[in-house]
Amino acid sequence: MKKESSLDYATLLRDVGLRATPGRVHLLSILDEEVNPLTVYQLEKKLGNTLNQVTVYRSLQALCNAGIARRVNLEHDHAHYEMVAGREHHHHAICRNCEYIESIEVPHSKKPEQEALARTKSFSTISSYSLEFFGLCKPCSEKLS
Amino acid sequence: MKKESSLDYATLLRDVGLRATPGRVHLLSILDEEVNPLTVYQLEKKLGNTLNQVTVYRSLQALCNAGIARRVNLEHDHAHYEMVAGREHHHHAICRNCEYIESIEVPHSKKPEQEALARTKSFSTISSYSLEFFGLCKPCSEKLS
DNA sequence: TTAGCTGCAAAAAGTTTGCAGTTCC
DNA sequence: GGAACTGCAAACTTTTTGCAGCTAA
Repeated sequence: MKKESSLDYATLLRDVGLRATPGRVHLLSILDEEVNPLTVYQLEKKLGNTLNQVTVYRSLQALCNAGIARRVNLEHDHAHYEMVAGREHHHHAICRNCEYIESIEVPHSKKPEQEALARTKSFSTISSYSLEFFGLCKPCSEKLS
Repeated sequence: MKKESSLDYATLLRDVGLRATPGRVHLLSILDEEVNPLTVYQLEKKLGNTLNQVTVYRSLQALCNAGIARRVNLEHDHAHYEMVAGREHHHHAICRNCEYIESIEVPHSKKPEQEALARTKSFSTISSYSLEFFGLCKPCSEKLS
């Protein structure tokens, strides 16, 4: 998103009790500079051979546990990850044909978590939610018509 | 959900151009009688050995393409499937600890698809959306406290 | 110094594909 | 009769685990 010096990423990691290894700082900078959620495969390509695939998975898990990143469910058959730190909660429109992703903001009158909690019988907390939209992007809908 | 005679399932299948094999009718009856989304594993258990696992996958795909069932994304590492035919569009609350699922309805002022479409730059249609909530069910939040 | 991180190899879990035989219509 | 469906075996993709060595703090 916005450019920060790599020092900030190191601090961000240490603040949540993680070690600021070069690989993780690199990973974090890639996530931060990207608007849209990325797959592990895309991350690996961008990382070059800074970080082994297994380590990417483990680092992402650590980042998600720490609340710095999150796993997004876009109904493809692989997870996407995006930065949380310093961003508004937002949603995505996903093209069913080409998997193109656009981040969007949809205003809500009230906190949807609270509304949902009020409507459940058996839950004591709702801590997060996902709202994702599926359709066709303009190029694909022209192609398919 | 509501009990229907197995003849209805056969008709439902034929109406969308699918063959009404005993296995598919059975699968459809299980999906229809279940309120919550089911995994392939759960479906297999309920099917006994009526239908091979591979066939379950293929049948579910056929049902989803036909708009009779849908794949639900509950951020577990396996897909869930639920009936669409004859039901209201609804959402789910999922326990992060035990994977317990509760179906809920959350009222929307406007059609969320339209609202989302109005906020995208590059989409020409939004045909569906998913809204799922994550938290802790009452038993788990007692256990963990 | 040492808990945390990393890479390698291997495995697990979920899902898909090819093919030959069977069944619905 | 013929396209659609099924089962089996095998493959494929994504993600996880075990273990030994490395490194940040």
